[in-house]
Amino acid sequence: MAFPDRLRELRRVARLSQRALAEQVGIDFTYLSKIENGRVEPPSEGVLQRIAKELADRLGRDETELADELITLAGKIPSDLAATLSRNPEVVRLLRSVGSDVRSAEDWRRLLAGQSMEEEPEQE
Amino acid sequence: MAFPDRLRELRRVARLSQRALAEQVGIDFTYLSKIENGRVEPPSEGVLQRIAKELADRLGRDETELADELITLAGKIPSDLAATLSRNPEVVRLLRSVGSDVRSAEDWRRLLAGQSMEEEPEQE
DNA sequence: TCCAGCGTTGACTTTCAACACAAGTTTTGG
DNA sequence: CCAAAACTTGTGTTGAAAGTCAACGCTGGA
Repeated sequence: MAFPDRLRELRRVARLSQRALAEQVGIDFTYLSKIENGRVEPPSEGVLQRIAKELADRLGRDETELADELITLAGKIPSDLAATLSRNPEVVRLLRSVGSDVRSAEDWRRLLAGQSMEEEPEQE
Repeated sequence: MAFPDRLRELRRVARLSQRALAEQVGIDFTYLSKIENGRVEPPSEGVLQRIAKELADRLGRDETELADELITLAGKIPSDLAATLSRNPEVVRLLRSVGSDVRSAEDWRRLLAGQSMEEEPEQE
């Protein structure tokens, strides 16, 4: 499910009008309308966080988890995770080495079992 | 080591002047100067890729690896990896669950062994 | 009937990242 | 010493992202 539709769905389940949600979040309700119609790019992470907060509140869901769902659906990466990755280049290398699709935790386990990654091959 | 200093170091080892590198990369040399002095944000990923290409060439290093080094040092995430992460939310969850620092492949193995992550806890 | 709340749209403004240009200063080799 | 190469810095430009504003259309009561 695409981001705009998912957002609309969540808002409706939370029984909020665009106006109401937008006001809580601190954005213009027409902007929210465009977001839900995919007429503009998904909003900034900050806005997504505030949306998640409001919705999680009404839905009784975990805020962080909901924020992650929205952010990843929006094709972005939570900034704290980005920071983690920047501080851990070996994770980046690992991700790259597997390339396209890692599906389950299973895949990861097998993957890690397979390679050693003891020392990095410094070029001679 | 911070990004600007690392870039300068690499360029010098490659025996290139700012002008020479900038020209190959297709940017103004004064811009490169500011980058190396940290007076502006690190450049776009595209520019970083081209810088990596040129430097890797002269240094006999792997281009992709060098690009990754520069990009992560720049506090960014390689766009193809970002895409992978967006397509694999469970990896995002996994990363978050470990929070701050994952160091070695060891950590990962223990981590994965520890949790099952079979089903996601849908709220009741 | 009509109006009040909800949603949509197009045009406009603001903000910002990413760079270029012009002019000056420092460094370096002969 | 001195000229040219190398570097630095202040200011400008530009395109796109982020968001607002004014205006309009729909729908369901009372």
